[in-house]
Amino acid sequence: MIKAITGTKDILPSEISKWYLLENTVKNIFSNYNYKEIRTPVFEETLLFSRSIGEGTDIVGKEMYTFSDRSETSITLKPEMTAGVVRAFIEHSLGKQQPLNKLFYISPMFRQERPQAGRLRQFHQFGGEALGSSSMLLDAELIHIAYEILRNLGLKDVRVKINSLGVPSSRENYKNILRKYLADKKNKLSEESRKRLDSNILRLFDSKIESDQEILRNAPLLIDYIDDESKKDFEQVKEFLGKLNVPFETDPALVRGLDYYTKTTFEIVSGKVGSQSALVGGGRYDLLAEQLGGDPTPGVGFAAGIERILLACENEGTLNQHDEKIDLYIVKLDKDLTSELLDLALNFRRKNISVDFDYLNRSVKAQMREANKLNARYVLFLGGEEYKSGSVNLKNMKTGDQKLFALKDFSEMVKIISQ
RNA sequence: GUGAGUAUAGCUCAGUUGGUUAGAGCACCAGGUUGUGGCCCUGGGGGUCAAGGGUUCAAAUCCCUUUACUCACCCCA
Repeated sequence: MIKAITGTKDILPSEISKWYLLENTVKNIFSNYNYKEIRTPVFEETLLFSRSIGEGTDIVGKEMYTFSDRSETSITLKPEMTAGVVRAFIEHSLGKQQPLNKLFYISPMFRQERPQAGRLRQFHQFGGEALGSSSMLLDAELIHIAYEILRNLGLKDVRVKINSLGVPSSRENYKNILRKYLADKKNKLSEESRKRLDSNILRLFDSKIESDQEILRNAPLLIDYIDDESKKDFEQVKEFLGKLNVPFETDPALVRGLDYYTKTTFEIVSGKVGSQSALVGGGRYDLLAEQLGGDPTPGVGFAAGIERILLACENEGTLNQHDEKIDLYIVKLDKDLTSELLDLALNFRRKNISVDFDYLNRSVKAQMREANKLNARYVLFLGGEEYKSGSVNLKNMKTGDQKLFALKDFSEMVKIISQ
């Protein structure tokens, strides 16, 4: 049997209503803030990602789906959206048409990791990006939007964490200070952490090992060493978040993995989804556009994992399936009324009434069971005695009441069913 | 890439220290007097017990290999 590729999932009809609900919430809230949807291709030139996300990151180093097409161009399935959005922004000179572009997206992403709870190889994200302003209003606004969406989906067990990474020069400076602090404690660190000393020293703070945490307890913190402007901006983000009534906590250990982040970084975590607890991650990337060959353009954005959010919703018991309903089920009492059935169904459907009927030549009882299973609001019986005199019975499935209608009073039936 | 666990019907799971034709609930299908659902009742279909090998008179059950899935590490949404 051919099965779906490891780490990919079919979204079946039985669960699609939750996706619709989430997507509609996302679209509604973003449009309330005047963000416009952008769609970019699922694949891009590999160079785009290695340049923006960073050669040293795990995403670029070992998680990308990369292949050559027939013209020997190296292609990569997008592992995240920001790079593609900024590429499109530059390519179409969006910044020259208006100074600020507020964009959002909903899209599949691809990363070749070992699947586990809340982690897939093809997964889906929605997110927002604001390009063209260094105002912290936007940092706060995007955090607010993400928070609003999660709250609107009924999530309660979520925490907003924020931090600032400063600008690259102050960050490099801090890294040296941290290295000095750790110099004589190196051999006490775990093996994993020692590796990170060279690869990504900031990540040390993520260590789940107690002895590492002990060593880091008195370590200098990045937030104390970032440049003055970044500090001031960070204070502003906090102030705006307060004004917007978003509860948050500052987390000096919050380091985001992608190279392009500057200043604000943030995460929204859930206590209900297992080990992969980050529902939302984002931050500011003031240098990215320039790095990708565009005019210098400040930007800020976030990405949210849809599967993780749906998992959180499930575990918090929110987003309960509302019953799928159909307006009308037509039961055929005689076998040979197919053409009349088709006419009738078409006329109702053109009045925006959803109609289904039996395709399997089943008994009236079986048709009724089907109507009930489909949650049909009304059943119309086509055929039999009353049909000879040009009328049909219309049954209200909730009350069980049944009423005879002349077929020429079609609009009467429409009126009743449409209520 | 590393580690642990799991694999029996479409789904959720029973299956005793190895012992006849492998079970239940749900789902599905058909009936329960002419042309009417839900509840209930009766019946039915559906399994290479993940695959391959081994031990044994006898394997879903014990052993080995492989595969898949799950969770965790790493990292991230």
